[in-house]
Amino acid sequence: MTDLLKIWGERLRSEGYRLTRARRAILEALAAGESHMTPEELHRQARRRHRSLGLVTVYRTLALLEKLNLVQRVHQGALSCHSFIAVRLPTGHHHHLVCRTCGRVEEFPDCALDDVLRRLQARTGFAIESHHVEVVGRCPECQ
Amino acid sequence: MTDLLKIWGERLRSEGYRLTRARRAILEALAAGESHMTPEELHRQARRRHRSLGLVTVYRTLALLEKLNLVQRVHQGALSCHSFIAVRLPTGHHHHLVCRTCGRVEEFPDCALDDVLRRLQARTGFAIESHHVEVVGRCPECQ
DNA sequence: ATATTAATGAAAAATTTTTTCAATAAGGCA
DNA sequence: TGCCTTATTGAAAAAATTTTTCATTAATAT
Ligand SMILES: [Mn+2]
Ligand SMILES: [Mn+2]
Ligand SMILES: [Zn+2]
Ligand SMILES: [Zn+2]
Repeated sequence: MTDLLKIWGERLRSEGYRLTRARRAILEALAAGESHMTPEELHRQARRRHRSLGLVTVYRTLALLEKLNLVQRVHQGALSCHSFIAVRLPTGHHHHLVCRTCGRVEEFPDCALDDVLRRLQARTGFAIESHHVEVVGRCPECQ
Repeated sequence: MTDLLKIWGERLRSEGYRLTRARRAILEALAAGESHMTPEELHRQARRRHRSLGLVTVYRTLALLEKLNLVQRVHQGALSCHSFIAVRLPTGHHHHLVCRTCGRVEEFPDCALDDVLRRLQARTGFAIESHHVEVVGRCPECQ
């Protein structure tokens, strides 16, 4: 977990971004979080490290981390549906299986779909550029 | 398609809701739509049938249809991430491969994903209830 | 037709996210 | 270390989205 922080910090630096107190606080909250957090929740957590942190900086930092593929956005429910979770899988790109009841998230790697997409590309002649996958269900505890 | 409308109308009536002009316009737009639409898009389409339709009624009707499981919410992207699509059960479920350039749509059957989802369900213990998949690329002509 | 009352649309309010901008502080360098 | 440059910050304002309120309308049962 401390690993994660170190890796993230180095990545930011290597991309030319500054490692500020605000960003450190947000990264630490994200790395410590067990599950996905809304910007609001993340702000609350990160403020324990950095009292004057503004919510707007949380939004900005999340946009940056999302661009760098260090966090991934999780959609859930109707209201306040955006939340964010640290990317821990080595493969980078992955998808989420979300529990409709408790919000628990299970990650699954993109490679599970590679084969389907490859066949689709071969059959149709399309050059596939991107895909969006959304899977919803109920976790073992909530069934 | 007309089937879908009839079924939806009967369902609303049987649940004690009134079948109003506004709701009919929205249902028709949803049934005619090939893919998911944001409330805004749906409003634009439905107004071709019912000029004075208010956006607020689109929101209210979507909430109702979602509650009755007649439409499904799809989350995508960062901004304006909510959109809605008719639930077409039990048959006719398929997905779309869309050409980014010319808009051409190629359909692919759901069964291509069945295997992936079955394995995911077995591995995680989740009871998978729904999924949405969208693939974007460039068609042979546009490459 | 009439009565009942669910549903509607406009406006206001609430919520969430982005933009603007002056002040601050991170990182490079002397 | 102390200065310089400028990326980053936080507050406030603005924008975008969604919900609530409420008087009016219209769908349905009688
Ligand atoms: Mn993927
Ligand atoms: Mn499907
Ligand atoms: Zn659950
Ligand atoms: Zn094309």
